[in-house]
Amino acid sequence: MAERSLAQDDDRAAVVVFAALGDSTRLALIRRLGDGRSHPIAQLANDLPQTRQAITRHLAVLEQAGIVTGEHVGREHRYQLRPDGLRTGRDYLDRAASQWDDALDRLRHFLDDDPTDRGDTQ
Amino acid sequence: MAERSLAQDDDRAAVVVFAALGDSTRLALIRRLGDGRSHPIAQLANDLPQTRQAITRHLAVLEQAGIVTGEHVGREHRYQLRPDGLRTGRDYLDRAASQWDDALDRLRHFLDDDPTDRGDTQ
DNA sequence: CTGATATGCAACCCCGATGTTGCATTTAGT
DNA sequence: ACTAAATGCAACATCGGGGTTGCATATCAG
Repeated sequence: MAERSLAQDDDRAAVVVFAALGDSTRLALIRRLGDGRSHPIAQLANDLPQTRQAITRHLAVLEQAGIVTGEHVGREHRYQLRPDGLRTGRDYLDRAASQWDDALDRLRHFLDDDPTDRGDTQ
Repeated sequence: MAERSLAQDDDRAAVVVFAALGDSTRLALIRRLGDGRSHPIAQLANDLPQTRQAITRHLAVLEQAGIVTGEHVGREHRYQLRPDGLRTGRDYLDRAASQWDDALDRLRHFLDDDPTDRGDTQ
């Protein structure tokens, strides 16, 4: 109901999240962290082909996007998924989808007398 | 119910979609196409700072990701949003979110006697 | 046919993302 | 104190994304 359509402001945060998700290594990390527990970097790096330092950067990207949080405990740096870390992305997609579903409905409604083969306009 | 947890296969398609969404210009295009109608390239390029050729490539990326479809009509190439183009991304995020919500619940359930300050394990 | 419009294609930049190696540093264990 | 483990930091290489320019090609309007 209070669902205003997408504006340029919404893009800023969404871009960061989607960019963070747009990498197979990072998706693998997310999947690896899907158990809800926290894991040290070295452990996460063991399952993946890249170096530990590479994984460190990927985790930094994910943290920057708000998808993951890291905390230093002892000599190790443990990372963990943030419960609502994907909220931003989900909301964006939901709103985008409903926005143009509405638009399509409006169009269909507007020219629902002679259904020619094309749905284009402008 | 029949919601199996995320596997490596799921990542393949998702990466393409998220990578496509991880760019402000492309999000702007998506927003611009949010009216549900089809627009020629030149028209889309008018609203944006980049060159027409740049926009052409962005549209190709979006099309590759299944978010947009293009059709040649006369001398112009019109692009349009695909109604279920964001389905892949939404499903992925939904499943990922619910997956580790469950995991967190299971953890909370497992050690719900002595709530020490940390929720970490392993 | 002629000129303007709308694209496609290809060659080039440029810079940041991704990945590596090497070394310094902090912390745990004995 | 000494050694091994877990990281952090910095320098470097490379590759692809994003952008541009220039030119060829269709297509529409007169």
